[in-house]
Amino acid sequence: MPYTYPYPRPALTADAVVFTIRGQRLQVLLVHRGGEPFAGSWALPGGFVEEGECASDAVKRELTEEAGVRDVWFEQLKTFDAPGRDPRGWVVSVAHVALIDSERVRLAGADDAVDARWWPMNALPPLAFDHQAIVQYALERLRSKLRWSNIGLQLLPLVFTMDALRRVHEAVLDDAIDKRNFHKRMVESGAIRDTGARLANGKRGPQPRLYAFVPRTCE
Amino acid sequence: MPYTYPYPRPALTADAVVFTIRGQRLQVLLVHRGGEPFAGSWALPGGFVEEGECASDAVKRELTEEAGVRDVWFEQLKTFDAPGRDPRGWVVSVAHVALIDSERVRLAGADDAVDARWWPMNALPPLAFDHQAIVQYALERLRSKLRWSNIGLQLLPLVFTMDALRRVHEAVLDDAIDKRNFHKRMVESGAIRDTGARLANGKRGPQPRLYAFVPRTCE
DNA sequence: ACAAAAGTGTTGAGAGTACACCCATGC
DNA sequence: GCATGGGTGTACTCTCAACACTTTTGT
Repeated sequence: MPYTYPYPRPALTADAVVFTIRGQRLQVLLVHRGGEPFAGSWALPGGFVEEGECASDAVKRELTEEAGVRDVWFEQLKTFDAPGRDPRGWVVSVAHVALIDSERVRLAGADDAVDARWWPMNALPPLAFDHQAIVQYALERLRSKLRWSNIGLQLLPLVFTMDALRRVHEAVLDDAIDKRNFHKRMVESGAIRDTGARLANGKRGPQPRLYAFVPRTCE
Repeated sequence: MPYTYPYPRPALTADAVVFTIRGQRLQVLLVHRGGEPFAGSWALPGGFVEEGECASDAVKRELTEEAGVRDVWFEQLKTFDAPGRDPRGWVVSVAHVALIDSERVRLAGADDAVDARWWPMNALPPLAFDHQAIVQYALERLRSKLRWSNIGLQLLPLVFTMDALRRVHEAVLDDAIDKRNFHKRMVESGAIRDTGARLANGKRGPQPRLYAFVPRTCE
C-alpha cells in the first residue's frame, strides 16, 4: 500500500433489519447479546466488516450464519455514525434492510449458541445501541417501497395466494386494504402471474388460485 | 475504552455531490486533485471523517472550506465501500448530496490552493475513484426527490420568480415543463408564497412576481 | 341447508396533462 | 406599434377509492 493515512479509523459494522411475516404480523429478527456492551439485551443481527469485503458481503454472511438463508433480498439502508452510538468507541454501522419468507428461515438457535428470535414489530424489547432508531427508519423505507414496487413478494414463498399477498401488505402498512382494488392493482401491474394451479387447503369455499412472481425487475 | 476490536479498520471519508444551477444547466462541484492517487484528475469534494464527528459534520466542514457556504441543504446518499475502489487500500466513503444556490457560493479557488470548479452535469471530466458512479446515483436521487418534494427551492435564492423555479426543474429533469401546469402545481402545493413584490428586471413585458419559500418541512 | 372463503365490476372524485390567448412593458 | 415575456383557465384522461353480491366447497 503505497499511501498512508495518518488518521484514526473507525470500526465498521454491517447490521441488518430483517423483516418477515409470521402469524399475519410484521416481525423483526433480533439476537440476544451475550457479551458487553449491552449484554443481555436484544440487538440487530450484524457484525464487523472484514477487510477485502464490502458491507453487503458481510450482511450476506450474517444472514447465512444466523438465519440459514441464502438469496435473500436486501439493500443498503443508511449509515449510522453518530458519535457515542457505541460505548466501545468509534463504531460506524452500515445498516441494511432484508426481507425473507419466514418459511425459508432456520434460525441458528440453540445449537449455535446464538439466541435469535422473531419479535413482532409493534412489541419490540428495548434494543441495544441506536438500533431502535435503525428499525424505525427501516420500517419507513419498507412501507414507502411497498407502495410503489413489488417488494412485498420477497416476503412470500414462490407461489402464493392473492389473499396471502394482501395480508402481507396489510401487515406492513398496518391498515386494511380493499380486496377487489388490491386484486385489480396487482394483476394490472404485471408483477404476478396466475400459475393456473389452485391451493387445496381443505377449507370451505373455492380453492384459491396460486400466483407466482414475474421474474422481472424487482428493485 | 474498556472494549477492544481485534479487527482491521477502514479509513472513513465523507464525499459530497454538490449540485447547483448555473446558466440554466445543472452543474456539479469538482475539485482538482493535487496529490496521489489520481493526481491531476477531478474528484468530488470530500475528506476524512475525524474521530468524534460524524460524516455529516465532515461534509459541513468541507462545504464551508471549499465553497464558503453555510446552512446548505444536504442529506446522506449512500455508502460506497466496494473493495478496490481506492488504490490506497480500504477506504469507505459516505456519500452525500448537497444543493446550493450558486449565487451564495464563493469557491475556495486560487487563494486557497484548492482548485474547485463547477462542471455541467452532461459534460463531466473523467473522475477519480468511483466518483462517476456516485454522481450518477446522486442525480437519480435528486430527480426522484424533485418530483415529490420542494427540494428544488434549495437551488434558488430566498426570493425567485416562477420562471426561475421552473427552469430549475427543467434543468434537473432535463425535460420541458408546461408553464401553466407547473404554476398551478406549485401554488397549490403550498410550498411557495407570493411576496407581493415584483422583479424590476428592465426587460420587456410585465414585471414578474417574486415568490418565497414557505419555511416548512422541506425534507 | 348453511356457513365460510374466493372471486369479480361499476361508479365517482381528484390529479395530472394538453393546450392558446391576453396583457404589460421596453424599444 | 410591435416585439418580448408574464400571466392565466378549461376540457379530457387516467388513476384511485368506495362499494356488494355470487359461487364454491366443507360441515
